[in-house]
Amino acid sequence: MGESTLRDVAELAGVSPRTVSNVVNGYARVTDATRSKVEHAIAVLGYRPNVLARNLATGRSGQIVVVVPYLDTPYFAELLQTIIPTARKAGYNVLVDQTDGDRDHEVELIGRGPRRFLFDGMIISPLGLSQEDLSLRDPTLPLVVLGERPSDGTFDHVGIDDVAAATEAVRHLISIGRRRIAAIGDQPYPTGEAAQLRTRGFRAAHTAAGLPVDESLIISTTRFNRADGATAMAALLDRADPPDAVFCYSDLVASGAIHTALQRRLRVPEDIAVIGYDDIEDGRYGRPTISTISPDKKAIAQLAVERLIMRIGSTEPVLGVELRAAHRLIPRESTLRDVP
Amino acid sequence: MGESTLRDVAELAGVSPRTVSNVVNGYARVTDATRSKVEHAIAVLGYRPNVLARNLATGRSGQIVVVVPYLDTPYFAELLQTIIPTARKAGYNVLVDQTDGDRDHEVELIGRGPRRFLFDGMIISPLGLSQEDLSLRDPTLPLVVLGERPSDGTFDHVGIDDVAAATEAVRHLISIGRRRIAAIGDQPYPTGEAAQLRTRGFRAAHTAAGLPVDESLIISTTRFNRADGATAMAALLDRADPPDAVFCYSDLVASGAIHTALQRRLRVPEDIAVIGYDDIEDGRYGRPTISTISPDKKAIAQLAVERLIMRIGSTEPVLGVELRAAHRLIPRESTLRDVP
DNA sequence: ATAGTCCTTTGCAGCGCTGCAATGTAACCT
DNA sequence: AGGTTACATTGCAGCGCTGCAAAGGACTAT
Repeated sequence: MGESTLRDVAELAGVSPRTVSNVVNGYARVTDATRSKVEHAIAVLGYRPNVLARNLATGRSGQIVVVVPYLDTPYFAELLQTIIPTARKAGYNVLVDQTDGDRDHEVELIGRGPRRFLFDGMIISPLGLSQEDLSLRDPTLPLVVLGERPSDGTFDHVGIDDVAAATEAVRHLISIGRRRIAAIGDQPYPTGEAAQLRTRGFRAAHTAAGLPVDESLIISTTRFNRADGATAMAALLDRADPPDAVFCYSDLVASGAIHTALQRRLRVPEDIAVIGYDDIEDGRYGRPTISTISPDKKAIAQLAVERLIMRIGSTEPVLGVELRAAHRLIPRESTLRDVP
Repeated sequence: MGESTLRDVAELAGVSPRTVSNVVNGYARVTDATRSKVEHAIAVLGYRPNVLARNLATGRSGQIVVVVPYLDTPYFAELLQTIIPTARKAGYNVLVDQTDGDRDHEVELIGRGPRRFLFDGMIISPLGLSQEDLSLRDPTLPLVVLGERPSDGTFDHVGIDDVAAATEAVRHLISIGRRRIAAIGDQPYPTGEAAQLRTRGFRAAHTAAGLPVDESLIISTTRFNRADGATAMAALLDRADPPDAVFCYSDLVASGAIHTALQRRLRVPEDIAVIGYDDIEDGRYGRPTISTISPDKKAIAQLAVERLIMRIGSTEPVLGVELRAAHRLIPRESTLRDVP
């Protein structure tokens, strides 16, 4: 009573193994009589196709891998929550990998190692990869990149319009009367493009409003987490001339920043307004709730998966494309005292 | 310039394919001379072993799957963060699946479907599975179960001592002078064992302190999320005789509960103390910070992976075992006004 | 010198499936 | 009736690797 094979089913049904394969794969041109004979045999034997054998024969694994820097970052967890069912619906299993933002790890994953055979395509949110690193990749790997890493034309890129979104966030702070606005999260080095786009939006909003930018209010951080936000906020508040508002490059940063402000008995938003980015669930439940830029995460996840699967299915090279999902500003208590 | 195979390497190195295989797999009895010839050929051809072919030949996939109800629940995300690298170190890739707590989905995963071939073992945190469902599973599937689902002897179970932990949490509330203590998160139905253990601890602490249990203060919820916590807290506060403390069955529930309390201008912990469960990162940054039961998540993850891999490697059936990780009480601001 | 021992290397067969192209058969046309 | 078309079904070969057991070669002991 071991596992039965295609051949066993064929024998019992009195057809060739190839016909069984046709039935199993839903090949259209099988007569109903044959089909039901085969299906009956399948049921009797409890047959299930051996995916491993199919993989070898077809050269495909039916798996895609999603690579994120940190799994415990709610933003990525929320993305995965849509990516996985979307991929499943299309018949793909999802492998998950975590790089800790480590460049070498990321390079290894996109390179031509043996693991390449395990997935038909990859969705990656790179942190440590430089633009050149990306072109070092296995050229046969269908790739969709999340976050900010302009495409070199051989892969797709899905994200929101970061400059516009950042501009809106800062414009919102200006609109509620703030004039000394800080930014937490800049990353002024080659792999920090995503952060730099937000900084660009930060400047653009100032320019549009005719306000000067105080460069010393732009604080760099290595990551986008709570601890970074808490530390940066402490530095800002230690100044003789602290800001009256802060634009944080993620909701986690905002959460850490607010934590520090409240610890110092400051009122948010009265003494200092804070806006974040990502719209993670925590931000809706904290005290105060966190105003934020809400990217359409479902759209991002679905676009990424669909596009990747299209790439996998295509025989000729597909031109790399920039896909923009929508975003919107959601004001909450951290910038407006009373929100519905 | 396609992919080269074991055979190509063998030809170039002037040895048999089997020898190349031996080198690639680190088989000990290969002379240094042969080994270096082969390694050179591998380098020249840029050969990488085809994992798909290896999988078919060995009948193993080298993958394990981790099945959780919700990926965006920080507790699971934090677990995965340890599970993945631990498995990777042992040479396994990790597939992730999400069930939304849906029983049918869970049953399908542990059953004998074709996907079975894709993983050598499974770590599952079931929500909808009843005890009988668990025995319906594919008996050849090495299985480790997280959360509370006593083993039937054919799989392992990793968790903390929930009754003891819950007892400690409630004892802590009693120790700070609270007498009307509510519980949010009971699940008084067959699949709610995990919750019921906490309820048992809740009662035990009362008994030990010689306090009566007000049954009407035990609130059931279907999930353990923020929304549930917020709703349940609202119901408690609407009572004529609201509680002075609440034991929440997860930190998310606590977060939602605190949110509701603060909205109603109550002070936490002065007016109502709250303690959670899980020790997720949010709880350390909210306002107030959330007192909690902190399970040793790293230990849970590592135990689960190690045990699973042991099971996979073993030829004879392994007796199911209950593995207990440590936990500890962490008092924070939601129960003590001033914490270091 | 011959037999025995040990260790490296090899050949064979097959894991279970699918791609391809061909076979056989039934239905159609003139 | 003969020839053609259409389509269900099949056979072959092979995806690239490993398990097994045996072959071959070097070396030791007598």
